[in-house]
Amino acid sequence: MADHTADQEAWASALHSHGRRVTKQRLAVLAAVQHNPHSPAEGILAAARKDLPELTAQSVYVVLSDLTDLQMLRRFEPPHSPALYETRVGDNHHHAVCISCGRVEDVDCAVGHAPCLTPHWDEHSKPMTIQIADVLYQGICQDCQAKQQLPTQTQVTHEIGER
Amino acid sequence: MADHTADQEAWASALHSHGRRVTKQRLAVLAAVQHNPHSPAEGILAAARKDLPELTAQSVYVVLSDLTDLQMLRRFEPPHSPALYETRVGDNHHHAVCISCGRVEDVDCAVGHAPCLTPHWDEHSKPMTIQIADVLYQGICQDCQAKQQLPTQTQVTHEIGER
DNA sequence: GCACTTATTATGAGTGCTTCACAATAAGGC
DNA sequence: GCCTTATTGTGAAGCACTCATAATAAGTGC
Repeated sequence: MADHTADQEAWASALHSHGRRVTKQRLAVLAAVQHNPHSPAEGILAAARKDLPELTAQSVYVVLSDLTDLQMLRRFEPPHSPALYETRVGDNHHHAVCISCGRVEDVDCAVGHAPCLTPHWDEHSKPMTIQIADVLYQGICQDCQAKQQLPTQTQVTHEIGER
Repeated sequence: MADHTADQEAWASALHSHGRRVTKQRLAVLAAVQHNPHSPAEGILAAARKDLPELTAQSVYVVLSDLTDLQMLRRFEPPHSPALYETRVGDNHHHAVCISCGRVEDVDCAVGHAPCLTPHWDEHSKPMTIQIADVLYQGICQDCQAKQQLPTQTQVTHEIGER
C-alpha cells in the first residue's frame, strides 16, 4: 500500500503550489478520501474524525469543495445519492453503480483522456465544444445478483434500492 | 408541430394502459414537459399553471416521479442542478450541458440501444452486469463561446457558472 | 344520470444535503 | 515570537424533495 508520509508530503506540496496553507484538517480530509474512495461528505467526516475528533462537518464541506475545484479531488454525483469523493484524478475514468445496493466501481476510460467520446449531434441541436464526457454505467453487482438468485421465500431484494 | 389533441389522446391511453386515471393535472404536467424539455420541477409547475392555475408543487413532484417510474417521462440529473424532465423516452439518448450557462442539448446515442458502451473493468474491480450507460457531455455552448470572445473590459462571463 | 369507491391531489410540515454569515483560531511570512 | 490573513468552527438558513393526512374527483356499477 501507499506510504502515509509520502502521501502527506505530496499533498502538502500540492497545497502549497495552489497557494493553500497546509492544515491538519485538509490533510485529514485527503487521507480520509484516499482510504475511503467513493464516500460521501458524512463518511469522510467520520473517517477523518478518527484522526482529528474536533473536525466539523462544515469544514469538511468547505475543504471538499475547495480541493475539488483545485482538481486534487474528484466529485461524483450518482442519482438519488449525496456527492461522492475520490482522490483518483486526472485520468478521466468513469463509474459503475449498482442499482440495487448502490456500490460504486471504477471503470477505466476506453480512450484514456478527456473527452473520451465524441457526440453525434442531432439535426435540431446546436453543437457545443465538448471538454469532458462522463459515462455512468448502471447495473447489478455480483453480490446483488447472487442474492436475487436464491430468495424464493425470503425476498430480501434491494437494501438501499432505487426508491 | 405536434397536434395537441393527438398528444392528449396518446397520453390518456398510455395512462390507462398503466392503470392510472386520466386527470387534468397529469395531462397538464405532460404537456408542460413536452413544451419545455429539460425543465426542472419548478419550471414544469410554472408552465402547467398557465393551463391549470390551482396545481400545486407537491402534485407536480408526485406526478413527475410516478410518470418517470412508468417510463412515460425521463429524469436527468446534471451536477449542481435540480432534476430535469423530458418526454423523449425509450431511445437511450444522452445529454450535453454547457458549464457556463447550464443549457442542455440532446445527443443521439452512438450505438442506438442500451447499453451503448461496454465498460473496460480495471483489474481491481468486480465487474457488474451493466444495463444502462448514460453519457454526460460537458462543454461550452456556441452562445457562451461568443460571449467569451468579446469581453476585454466587460468580463460578463458565467451567468450561472459552475459555482 | 347518480351514487359510491378508491385513486389522486392539496395542505402543511418535515427531512437530507449543502451553503451562508460571522466570530474564533492558527499557518506561515517577517 | 508577532502579526496578518487564510482557514476553521458555530449556528442558522436554503433548496429540492418527501411524508402524512384530509379533501377531491375519476371511473365504475346501478
